Amino acid sequence: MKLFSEKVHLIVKRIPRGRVTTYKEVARAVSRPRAARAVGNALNRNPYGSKRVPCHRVVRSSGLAGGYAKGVRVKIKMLRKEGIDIQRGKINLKEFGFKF
DNA sequence: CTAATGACCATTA
DNA sequence: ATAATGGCCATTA
Repeated sequence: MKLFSEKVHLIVKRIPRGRVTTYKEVARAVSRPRAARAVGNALNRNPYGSKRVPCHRVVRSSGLAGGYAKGVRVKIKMLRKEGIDIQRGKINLKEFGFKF
């Protein structure tokens, strides 16, 4: 575990099904509390694929879905399939948010 | 080395 | 409520 991106991938693997966390929370978890933007970058070019690193479970602090390499539509669809409720494009972090 | 690039964030208008 | 703004930071060209 050396590179920033590697740490990010390992951390994101811990997010359980049916829960989400934020880019900011991930940044905190890897001891780079102000690197939320860099977290997004790391996930964008993740070499593993959505199967092994569930990057669709990482959303914005505002509750908006945020981006996804394969398109936000797909991301939202996957989250809904896990039982996460999304109204007007927003997720209730109080209800579905996961803290490390 | 510098400059540009984003799956971001918080504040301000 | 939306839009612009300045800040942030790992990675890449």
